[in-house]
Amino acid sequence: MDTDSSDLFGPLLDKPVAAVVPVLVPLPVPGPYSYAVPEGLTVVPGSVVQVPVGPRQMIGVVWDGADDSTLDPKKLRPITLAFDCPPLSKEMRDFVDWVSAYTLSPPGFVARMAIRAPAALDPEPMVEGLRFVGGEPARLTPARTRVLDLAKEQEAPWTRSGLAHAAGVSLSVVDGLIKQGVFDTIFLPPPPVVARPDPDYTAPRIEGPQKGAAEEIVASVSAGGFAASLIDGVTGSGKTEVYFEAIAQALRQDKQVLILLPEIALTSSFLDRFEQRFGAKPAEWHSDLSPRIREKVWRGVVTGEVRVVAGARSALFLPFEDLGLIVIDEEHDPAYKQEDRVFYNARDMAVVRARIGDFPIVLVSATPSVESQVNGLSGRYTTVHLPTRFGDAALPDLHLVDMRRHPPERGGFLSPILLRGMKKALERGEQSLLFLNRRGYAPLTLCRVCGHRFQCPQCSSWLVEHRFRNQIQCHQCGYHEHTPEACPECGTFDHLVACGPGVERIAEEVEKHFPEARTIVMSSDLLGGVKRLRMELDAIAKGDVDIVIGTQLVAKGHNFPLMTLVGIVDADLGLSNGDPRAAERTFQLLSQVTGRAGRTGLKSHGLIQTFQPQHPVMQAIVSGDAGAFYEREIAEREKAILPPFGRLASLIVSADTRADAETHARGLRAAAPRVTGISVLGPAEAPLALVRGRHRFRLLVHGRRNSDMQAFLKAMMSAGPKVRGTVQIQLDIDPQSFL
DNA sequence: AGCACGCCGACT
DNA sequence: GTCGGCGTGCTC
Repeated sequence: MDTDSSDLFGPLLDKPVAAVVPVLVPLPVPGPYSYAVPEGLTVVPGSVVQVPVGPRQMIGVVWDGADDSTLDPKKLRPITLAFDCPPLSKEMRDFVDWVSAYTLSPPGFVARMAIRAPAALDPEPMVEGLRFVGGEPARLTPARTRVLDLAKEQEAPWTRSGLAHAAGVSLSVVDGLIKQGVFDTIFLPPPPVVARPDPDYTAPRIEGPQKGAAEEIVASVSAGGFAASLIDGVTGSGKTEVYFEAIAQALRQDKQVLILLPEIALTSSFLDRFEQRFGAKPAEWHSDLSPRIREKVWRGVVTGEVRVVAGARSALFLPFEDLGLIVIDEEHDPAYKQEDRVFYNARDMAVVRARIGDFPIVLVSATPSVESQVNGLSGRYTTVHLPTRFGDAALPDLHLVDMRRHPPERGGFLSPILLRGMKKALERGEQSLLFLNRRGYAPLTLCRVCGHRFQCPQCSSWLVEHRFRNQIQCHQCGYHEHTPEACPECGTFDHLVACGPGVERIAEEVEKHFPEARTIVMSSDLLGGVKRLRMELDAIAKGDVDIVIGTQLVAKGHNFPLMTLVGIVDADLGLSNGDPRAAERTFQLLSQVTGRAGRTGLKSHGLIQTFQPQHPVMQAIVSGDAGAFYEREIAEREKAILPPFGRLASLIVSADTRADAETHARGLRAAAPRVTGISVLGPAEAPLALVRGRHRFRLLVHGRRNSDMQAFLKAMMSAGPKVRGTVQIQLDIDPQSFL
C-alpha cells in the first residue's frame, strides 16, 4: 500500500514507508479497525499483533481485504508489535468470518477464540541441557562417579535437575562437573507436550458389523475432501473403535485430528483407551487446563507438533497447522452449545470448518440429534448404523411402569415394582441406579395454612429446598437462604410442606425401605468438587455402594460393572417445560441412563416410571426402535418452525420474571408485526439455558434458513426503539442451510 | 468488552 | 451538601 511519503521522497525511497492494514480487535464492533504498520515491521493477513485501543493494548489479528477506513491515514495509530507465531491460515480466517456472520457475533470475538492462549504467542524459550563432553574431573568423589556413570550410560542430553535427581546427588555436584568442563550446556527445543500417536501401535479391536462400518469411514478419510458421516450406534456397540480407525487413517496421511467431546466426557478412561490403541495420549483441551499446559498445547497445535487433540467445544477454534479430520462424539449433546458472548453450536460449526478446510468429519451418537437425523435421511450425511452391542454385553431389558396402575405408597415416589427390583438386586449383591433429574429435596415448598409459595425474590421461579444444606435455593440465578421455620406470609410454624421429589427426598425414601443398604446421592451439589466426584465414581465401580441416586451427572461416561438395575423415577419430567426439544432431550437422556446398565454381560433391567406409557418417547425407549419417534419429531419440528408465518422465524422470549418477558415481547411485537410466533415464557417454564444469568431478556430464535433469520433479526433490531438493550440471541437453526 | 462521563436517590 | 447507582457512548 502506498502513502504520501513515498511520493515526497520519490527515488530516495522506492519501498513503501508505511502501510495501513485492517486488524480485528476483540471489541463488539462490526468489522476490523485500521492501523498503520510501522517501518521495519512486516505483517501479512493472519498475523497476530498487539495494537493500542484507547488507553489499552489488545491482541488482534491482521485481517483480509483492502483497508476501507475513511479515517485520515496519517492519524492512524501504529501496530505495537507482531508476535512470533505462524499467522492464522486463510481457511481459519474464512472460518472466523463465516461463524461471525452466521452467529451474528462480532468477528473480533470469534477471532479471539482462536488465540486464547496469550502467553503462547511467542515461542517457548529453549531449555538448557547438558552434553557430556568426556574426560574426568580433577577429583573423583562417589557422587561424581554416579553422575558420570549415568552420563556414559545414556548419551541423550540431560537437564541439570534431571541428571542430579537420577543420580541421587545434589545440584551442586552437577554444577561442579560443569565447572570442570566435563559437561557443557547446550540449548534444546522444549520437550513436546504429548508423544506422537502411532496409527499402527496396536491392531484395531473390531469385528462383525464394526468392520464394515470402519471400512466405510476409513475410505472417506482416504479419499480426502469434505464428507460428513454419522455413526449411529447403541451404547456399547463399539463406536469409539470404529472412529479410532478413521483417526488412524488420518494419522497415516500425516494429518492432524480433532476429537470433540462434551466437557464431562473428557475422562481419563477415554484418554486411556486412546493410549491403548495409539501408544500415546491425545493432547487435551478444555476450560480447566493449567495456563502452562494450555500454552504448550496451543503452540503444539499451531506448529503441527501435536497430532491429535481431544477437547471440549472451544477446541474447535484452535488454529491447527494441517487439520484433516474432526470427530464429534456424543454429537447430540447440548454441551456443544455455547451460550455466552458468541452463541454457537460446536457440532454445526465443526461441519462448516470441515467444509471450508475440505476434509471429512464424523459425527457419533447413540441417539443422534433430530438435525443430524434429518441430514442423514436426506443424504447430506452418510449414515453408518451399529445396531448391536459389542462382544457379550447385552442391552438391558426395559419395562415401563404405569404409575396410574402401580402407585407408590402415600408420600412416596417409588412404585412397588421398582422397590421389588431393587430388593432383588440387593439380594444378589448387585447395584441399582435411581435416576431423577432434579437436585435438592423438593422443587416447591408451600404453607399449608395460607398457601404461600416460596418464590425467588430476584427472578420469580420456585425456591428448591436442599435439606442436606438446610437451604432453599433458586436454580435459575443462584439465590439462596436458610430454610425458614415459619411461613413469612402468615407466620405459622411447622406447616410448611415440601411438594414433589428431588434426589435427596428419594434418598430418604430408599433409606426407609433399605436401611442396611449403602446409598449415595450423586448430583452437582456433591461437596468436594471434581476430585470427590471421581472418588465416588470409582467407589461405585468397585462395588462399595449398593444404591446410587443421581441426576444427569451419572448419565455419562462411566461404566459400572455391577449395575444391573436402572430405575427412572420420573420419566415424564422435562417433557413439558416449553422447550421445543423436550421430547428429543428426554429420549436422549433416558437412553443414556438406561445404557449404564448391563455393560459386562450380567443380565440387567430398566424400570421406567411414567404416567404416559403411550408417549412416543416411552415407546421408543422400550422398543429400542427409534425410527418412528424420529419421524414424528421431524414432522413436529417442521410444523413448529414453518407455518403459520411462512419463512419468518419464531421467537421465544424469556426474562428474569414473566412480567419482564411480557413487556419485552410487547416491544418485539410492535417492532416486528409480521412475526406471529412469539411465545412468552417465565423463568420457571423456559429452558434453563434461556434464562440463566443476569440479563434483561433473551430470545430463542427458531428458523428454517439462516439468511432469512439474519434479515429478520436485523430488521427487528433496527425497527423499534423498544427493542434496544442487551438482546441475547440464540440461533436455533436447521443446519441444512450451510451445506 | 472495559472504561469514562453524566445525571438522580439515600446518606456520613 | 456528597457518594454511588447504572444508562450512554467510544475505542482505528
